[in-house]
Amino acid sequence: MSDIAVSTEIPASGHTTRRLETHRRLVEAGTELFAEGGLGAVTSTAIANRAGVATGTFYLHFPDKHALFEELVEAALEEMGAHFDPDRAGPGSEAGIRGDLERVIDVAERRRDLIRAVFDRGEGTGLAGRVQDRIASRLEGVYTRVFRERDIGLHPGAAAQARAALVVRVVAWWAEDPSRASRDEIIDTLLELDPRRVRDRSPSHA
Amino acid sequence: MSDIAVSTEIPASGHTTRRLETHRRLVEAGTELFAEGGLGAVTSTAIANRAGVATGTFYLHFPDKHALFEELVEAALEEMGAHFDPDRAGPGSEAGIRGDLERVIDVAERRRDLIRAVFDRGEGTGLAGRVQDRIASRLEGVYTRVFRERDIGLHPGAAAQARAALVVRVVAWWAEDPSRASRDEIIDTLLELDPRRVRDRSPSHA
Amino acid sequence: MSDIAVSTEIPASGHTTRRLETHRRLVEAGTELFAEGGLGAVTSTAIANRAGVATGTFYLHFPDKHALFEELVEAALEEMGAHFDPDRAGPGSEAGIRGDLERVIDVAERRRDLIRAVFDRGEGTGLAGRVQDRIASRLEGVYTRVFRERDIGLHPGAAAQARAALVVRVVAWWAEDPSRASRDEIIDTLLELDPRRVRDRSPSHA
Amino acid sequence: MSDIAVSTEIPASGHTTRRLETHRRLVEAGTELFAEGGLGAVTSTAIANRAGVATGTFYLHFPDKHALFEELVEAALEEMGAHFDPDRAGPGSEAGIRGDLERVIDVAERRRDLIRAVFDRGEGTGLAGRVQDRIASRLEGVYTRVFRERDIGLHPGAAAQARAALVVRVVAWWAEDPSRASRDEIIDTLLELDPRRVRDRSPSHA
DNA sequence: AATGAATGAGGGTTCATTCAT
DNA sequence: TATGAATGAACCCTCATTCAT
Repeated sequence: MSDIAVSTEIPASGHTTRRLETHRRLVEAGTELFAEGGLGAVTSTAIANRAGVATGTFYLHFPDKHALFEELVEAALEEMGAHFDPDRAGPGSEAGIRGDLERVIDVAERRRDLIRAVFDRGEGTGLAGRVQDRIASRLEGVYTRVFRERDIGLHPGAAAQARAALVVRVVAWWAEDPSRASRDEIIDTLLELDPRRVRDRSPSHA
Repeated sequence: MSDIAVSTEIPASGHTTRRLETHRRLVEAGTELFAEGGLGAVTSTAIANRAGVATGTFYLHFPDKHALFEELVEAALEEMGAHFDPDRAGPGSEAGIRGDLERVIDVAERRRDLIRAVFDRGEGTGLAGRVQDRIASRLEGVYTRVFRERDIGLHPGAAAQARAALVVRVVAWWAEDPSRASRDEIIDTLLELDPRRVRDRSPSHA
Repeated sequence: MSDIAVSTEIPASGHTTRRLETHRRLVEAGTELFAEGGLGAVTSTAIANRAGVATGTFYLHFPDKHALFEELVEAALEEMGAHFDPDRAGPGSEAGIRGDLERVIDVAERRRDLIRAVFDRGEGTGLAGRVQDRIASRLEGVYTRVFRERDIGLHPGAAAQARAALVVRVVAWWAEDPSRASRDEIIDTLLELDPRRVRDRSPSHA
Repeated sequence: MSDIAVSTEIPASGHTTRRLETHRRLVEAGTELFAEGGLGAVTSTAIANRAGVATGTFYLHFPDKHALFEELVEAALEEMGAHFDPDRAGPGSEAGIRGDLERVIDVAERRRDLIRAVFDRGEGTGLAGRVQDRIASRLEGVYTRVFRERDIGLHPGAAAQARAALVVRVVAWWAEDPSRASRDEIIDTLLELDPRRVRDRSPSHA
């Protein structure tokens, strides 16, 4: 995100550099504060102060408070969601799913603040819901196809909702306090609960 | 006061009757409004107005806005959570789990408003989180035992979080719009995704 | 409350008796609560509850909250002020003044609650001020005459204000915690500070 | 921020100037309104409006309504109390006491609004009480010593309460309407009533 | 681009008082 | 006469947002 700045080799006018730095600090401050309290508990002045700028400066960078949180959603999706790409995991081979989960957990470890800001509960903001929805809608397409191919008797929409909620919750729960379980336990648990693995036991069910 | 009067043993006096009726209307109004927007989006005045009483009346029945939502949490747990009793489902026989899910779905059908009020996402409220936590903590005890007995390689805490989030989310998603799936599809899907069924396929994993 | 009914022997109609008793209890409750907090801190409901009656009953006895406090003022004047009668003390003989002070102190001992309710400070109500004003205006007449007769060079109005404030304050201060000084010390101190005794030293001043 | 700028040592920046002016106006408005009604009778909105600013502005300058009145107490003590310094008056020579009273009266003439705001009675505020208590506690120390030295038979605590109440009341009474008495009459009256002068007549009393 | 004082609508809450029972 | 639930105006205070500097 900021590595791009380096590439503005020539026109990185002082203005531009300063503006980007201020913007980065505001996003960072918002992430931290939002992780501490919910949207309702964080004021724009508090964010500005934490970022070391004046209140009015906040509004030079975001049209309003919600816009900052939109950015957090996008960041969360970019960081976590992007890696949680069901298509890449293909038909759901264990290796494919595991690789996906590894990447998700990597993000959760690196960006605990962001995870907590977006997915933690108290008050809430609807951001978690929106991220979950986007994840679920991507999953639904995959599940529809996979369940048909393998004759798995689950409802794709319901399974997608379940999977999105489950992964987000477990990752958020673990990010709150990583000492709760080892990284591998989390990955194994999430892997076993993948709906695409249900097929394995289908015979007995049918 | 009524020393001489007939001494109506159960003083369903006008006062008492009126009070109970008002209380009921406030809870109902709160449930509706909370289903529409989150805690932060609902004002005590709005609740009172929807209930057809004056603002001040709200405070004769609840010390503050949170208290009403506490009541909703308790109601949700009583209605949904109570039926979602992992102990009764015992070791997780298909019949036991299915029976439990039937009861949960029954509640979701009867109390769609309450489910939406507590579990839907817009703005969020933290109520869903608290209900989930209570469900998860009940599940964790059961899972710890069951996973040990059956040598299932899941983390009980993580699995409990996953299960609570998954069930709540699917039920809420379905309650939003029951035409999304049939009642049986929901139950089957939730049944297949129960962590206690993972054992069935464990051999291949170990 | 209902035992009275039985005793309604003849004309002290149950109504009258009961009404007077309720009235008395409201005044008592008001005195107590007002002594604990200021007018602003006491609600009409609190007074009614302390008196053991319903909120509405308060308004059957007093047109509004102020009226109760008016009654306290009158009571305070009747009890304290009435005894603090400068005319009876005559020209201000030591014996006369001392007798007056004895009576004031007697009231302060018997009605500590009332004294505290009316004269204590926190928040205040203006009641103390009004009592003081009445006392001062009675004193002013006496002082005007006495100062002229004895050629005392004090301003009668100012001296009356001073005397009223001084006596009220010392009595209230002592009533707050009677262990602060003995009864005699209070009386002696108040006696010595009586403006009518100033004449004694006038020569040196002139 | 201003790292490069001229670094205006004393940043009487527009912001600072404006802030101080607003603060001054709020204090002034508070003083006026408080003089008209008591703490309970004055709303933060009324103060803000009288000062010509919006309600919210009040809270940028004071954490709450009480804080403004704290400032008035301090101002009153600084202006009136500071001059009413019993220690400087030493053993209570006529000249010493008179000098002190002169200064107190000077303040009363210059700051009639403040005096009325703090010491007048309507509704009351407890501020007068607190100022009186501080004055009384300073006096008590002096009186304890002086009464012992001169063998004056007054209770120091009671006399201190009496003196504080008396001076405050007479000054407030006079400030309400200075035409009530001449400045000299007030001073003479207060001088004659000083407890430290009682000794003069002690012989006759003993 | 940054500042930060000011704005003012709006929310939570209280409580004196009313009135149907 | 007593009751007590209900009323609703009014208050305190917050904070997203604006704007003159």
